[in-house]
Amino acid sequence: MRHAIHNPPGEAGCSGCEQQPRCLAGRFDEARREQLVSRLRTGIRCLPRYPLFHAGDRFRYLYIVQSGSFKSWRLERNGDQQVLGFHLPGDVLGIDGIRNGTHTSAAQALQSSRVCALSLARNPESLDGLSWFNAGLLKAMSRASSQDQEHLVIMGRRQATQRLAMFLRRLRRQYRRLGWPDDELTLTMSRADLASFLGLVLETVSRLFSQLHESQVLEVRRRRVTVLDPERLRQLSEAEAVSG
Amino acid sequence: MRHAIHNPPGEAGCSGCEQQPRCLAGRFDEARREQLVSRLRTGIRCLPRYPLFHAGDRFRYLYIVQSGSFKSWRLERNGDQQVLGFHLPGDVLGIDGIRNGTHTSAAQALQSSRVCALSLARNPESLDGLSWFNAGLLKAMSRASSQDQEHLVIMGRRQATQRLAMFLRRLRRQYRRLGWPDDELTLTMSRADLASFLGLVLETVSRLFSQLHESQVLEVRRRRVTVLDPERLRQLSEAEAVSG
DNA sequence: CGTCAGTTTGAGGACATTCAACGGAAGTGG
DNA sequence: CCACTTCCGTTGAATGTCCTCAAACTGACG
Repeated sequence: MRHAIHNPPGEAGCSGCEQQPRCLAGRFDEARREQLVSRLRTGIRCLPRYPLFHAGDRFRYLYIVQSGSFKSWRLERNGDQQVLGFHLPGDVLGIDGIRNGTHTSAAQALQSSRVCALSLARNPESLDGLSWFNAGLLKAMSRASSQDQEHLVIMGRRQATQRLAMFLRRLRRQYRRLGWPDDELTLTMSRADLASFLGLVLETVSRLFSQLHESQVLEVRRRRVTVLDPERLRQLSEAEAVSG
Repeated sequence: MRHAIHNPPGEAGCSGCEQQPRCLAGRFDEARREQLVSRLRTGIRCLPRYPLFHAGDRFRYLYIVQSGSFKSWRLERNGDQQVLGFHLPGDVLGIDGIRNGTHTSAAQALQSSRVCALSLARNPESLDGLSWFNAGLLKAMSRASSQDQEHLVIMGRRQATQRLAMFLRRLRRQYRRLGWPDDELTLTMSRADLASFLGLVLETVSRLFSQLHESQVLEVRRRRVTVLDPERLRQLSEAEAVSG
C-alpha cells in the first residue's frame, strides 16, 4: 500500500506548529487547548493521494490542514467528479459530514501533508464550557462558506480566461495570507483537477496557460507558475464582457 | 417607501410556526427556547424585494426563513451580480457574516415572506449552557454547506439542459422536504436570477423552458411549472455527455 | 531505456452567447 | 376603467468560444 497514514508520537502537540496563529484550536492559549486534548489528534501525516474520507463515510472527524494541500470533490452518477475546492493550511475539511453524520464529499491529499483530526462528540452537552471553541468552529465554517461563495462566483463567469485569472488571483491572496511569496505559485493539482474546479475541460486550461505565457502575463513551466504582470491579470479577471 | 419591515406583537413567538419541526430553534422544547428569547425576534414580515442585508453591512443577525423565499447574491466589480442561492423555509441566511463581522453577500425577499432574526453574541462565553443550541447551529451551517456543494456541481455541468434539469429536480426535493406537492413548482425568481444561478444568460434559460415544454417534459406558464415527465427529467439531469 | 501518466497542441464542429425585435402582463396615472 | 409605461419573457439569426477527438510531446519512475 503506497498511501499510508502515520501517527507521530503524542508529544508532537501544537507547540511546534507553524499554523498556530491561524489554527482553529491554536488561536487559544495552552490551558484551553488542554481541554481539547482528548478530542484532538495532531500532526497526522498523509502521503500524496491519501484520502481523509470518502463520500458515504460515517462522519468521525473534522480535519484542520497543518501543511501541504488537499482537494475535495463529489462523485456524480455519471462517474465524473466535480472538484469542490483546494485546501491549504488553516482550512477545515469535512464540514459537510456534520449534518447527517455522513460525508457527502470526499477529500484527499495532493502532496505530502499533515492534518489534525478533531472529533465532535455526539452529545452536545459535552461541549458545555467549551463555547470558546464552538465560537471558533463557527468562524471556521463561516470562512469555508465564503470560500465556496468565491468559487461560485468564478464558476458563474462565462469567459474561460476570466475564470483562470480569478483563480490565480485568489490563490495569490491565499499565499499572502500564509506569508508565502505570491509571485511564485506552485500548483499542487493536475490540469484535470483544475479544469473540473473551473468548470472547463483540461485542454482548455492547458491552452489558457500557454496563451498567458505567450502574452507575458505568466511564466508557466508545468505546475510552476510565475506571475509576471499582476496588473494585467487583474484586468483579465475583472473584464466587463467580451467586448471589453 | 414600498418595501417595509414590520414587527408583529411580541407574543407571536414560535407556537404557531409551521416550520417548527425543521427550525433551528424550534427543534428544541419550549423551556430551551425560553433561553434564547432575548436573542430571538420571530415573525418578521418582509415584502417582496425587502433586503435582509447588503454586502458590506455589519453582521447583526442570522436569519431563519419562516415562510416565503429569498435570494442571496454577490455583487462583482463588473457591476453584475452572481446569484448564490435561493432560500426556502428552514434555511439559514447570513452565515458569511460571522467570520469578520461583515457580510460579503446580500439577501432579499423574492415574495412576501417571514423570517426570524437571531443575534449571535460577541463574547462566546455567553453561549455557555447553550451548547445544544450551538450544536443545532453547526448542523444548520453544515446543511448550508451541502447546498452550496450541490450548486457547485450544477455549475460544473457543461450542458445547459442538464443544469436546468438538475435545478428543477433539486427544487422538487426541497418541496418534498417541506411537505409541498412536488409536481407543481412555482418559481419565485425571475429568469435573470435563475440564469445567474445556473451560470447562463436569461435567453438560454427561456429557450430551455420552451424546449422542455415542447418535448412534453414540463408545462411552463411563465413562472408556473408543471412536471409532466419526472423520469425524462432525471435522464436529462444525469446525461453522460453530449454523445449520450 | 521503456513505459505511462500528465500535459501540450491542432483542427473541426457543437452549443451557448450576443444582438435585436416582439409580445404580453402588471403596474401607474388620468 | 382605459391608455400608457415599464418590466419580464419569448423568439430569431449570426457569431464566437469552448468542447470534442486526435496525436505528439515531456518528465518521472521503474
